[in-house]
Amino acid sequence: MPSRTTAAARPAAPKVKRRAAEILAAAAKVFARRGYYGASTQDIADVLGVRQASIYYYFDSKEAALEAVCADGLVEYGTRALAILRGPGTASDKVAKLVFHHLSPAVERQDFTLVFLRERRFLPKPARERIRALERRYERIIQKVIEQGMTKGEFRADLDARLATLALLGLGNSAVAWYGREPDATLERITSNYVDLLVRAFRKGEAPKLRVTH
Amino acid sequence: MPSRTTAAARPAAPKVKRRAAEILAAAAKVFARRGYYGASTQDIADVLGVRQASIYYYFDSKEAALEAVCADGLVEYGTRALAILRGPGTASDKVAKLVFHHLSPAVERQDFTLVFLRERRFLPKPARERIRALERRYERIIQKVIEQGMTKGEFRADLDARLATLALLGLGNSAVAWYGREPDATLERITSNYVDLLVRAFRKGEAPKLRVTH
DNA sequence: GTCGAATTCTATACCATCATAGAATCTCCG
DNA sequence: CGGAGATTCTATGATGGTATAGAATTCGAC
Repeated sequence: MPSRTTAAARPAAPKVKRRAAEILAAAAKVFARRGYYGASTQDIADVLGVRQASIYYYFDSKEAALEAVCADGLVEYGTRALAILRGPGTASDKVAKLVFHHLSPAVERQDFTLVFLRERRFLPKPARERIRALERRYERIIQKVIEQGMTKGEFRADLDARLATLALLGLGNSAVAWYGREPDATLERITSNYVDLLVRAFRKGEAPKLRVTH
Repeated sequence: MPSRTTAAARPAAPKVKRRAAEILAAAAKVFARRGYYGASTQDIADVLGVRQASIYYYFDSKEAALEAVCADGLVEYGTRALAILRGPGTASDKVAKLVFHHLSPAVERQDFTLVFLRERRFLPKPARERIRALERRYERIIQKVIEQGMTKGEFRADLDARLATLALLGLGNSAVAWYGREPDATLERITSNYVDLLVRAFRKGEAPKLRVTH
């Protein structure tokens, strides 16, 4: 019966969402360039060519816009990582896939990524915890891939899985921060290079044994 | 002739500087917690227990305070790195020293480091360039250590020295960001762990050969 | 073309913040 | 003590920013 209305609602929804996505992208862009507190709702409106107050049709507050930017696309990181964890391949293969599927979307939507990395701490506690939960899930999956590699004997047994996870993420996220300003560093080069570094660091092999406490 | 005045100025200077250092530390603390734009001069004054306007006796502007925080202790990074580059030891030893002498002061003065890492981009261009020059110097020295290791045959010849430098810094700086929130991650553990990862990644050894483009 | 919903606009209340000017206080040496 | 320099205070101007209310406009379906 409601074939007409639902059919009509179909093209309507994408339109609404498309505009909302534009607002979100504008907010991400401005937050990324000037920082959350450094950016005004006026700045966002300028990007869109609308009046400052018009922004409030889409967001209840500036904070809500920040949460939306931070959360946008975040679940997908966990989803992709889970598929990699459960999928086929050696632990090294999986680390390579993890890095690729981290960097690729991160630099493709650099504004969102940078806002997430640098501005999420300004969210009010409830929102911050919602975001943090998604992060934790992602981190745990990465850690499991590493632990899997250790169990299988592919990665060193003396590896600290937690620190290794943070290293992988730290490496990837730092690249997002300078991506675009390092002339010759293409996504492909960065990915293959960092995968190489990480896999060599994780795999079995002779230990360096260095003590440097001053 | 001015023996009296200079002698009198001697104990006076440290006093002035001590107070100035306190103001600076307060600014660093507040900028680190709330971000440059999120922090008000009132916030800084609150930390010190003085009135908001009193801050301006020490700084011409909020921006000047930011530059002071960012620049504080920055030259020393280059100085220490240069001593390591020119000093004795294998390239691996030097990488270990570099990491230690990066992380140690960075976490000891975490507020300053975090402000430098996250807020320096908000500096006006001239100040930003002054800071950037010191950074570049530091980065180049690190890169030379890595190149030295490659030339000596200790590190892989196919290493990308620039990306390796950015990896070392990215790894170290990311640790500063979460340092204090990872319960068991002491400075020593992080240092030895990350040195280990980096040296294994840089040293000669069999190549993994992984292709992951989807 | 008309209706209703979606979208944007005008106008404004309200508050926080940076910075300056000049007065007041503190410190400490002679 | 007295005075000079250092330090902090009071008071205030000017600006810019968030958010709300309600009017005006656009748009798509019929």
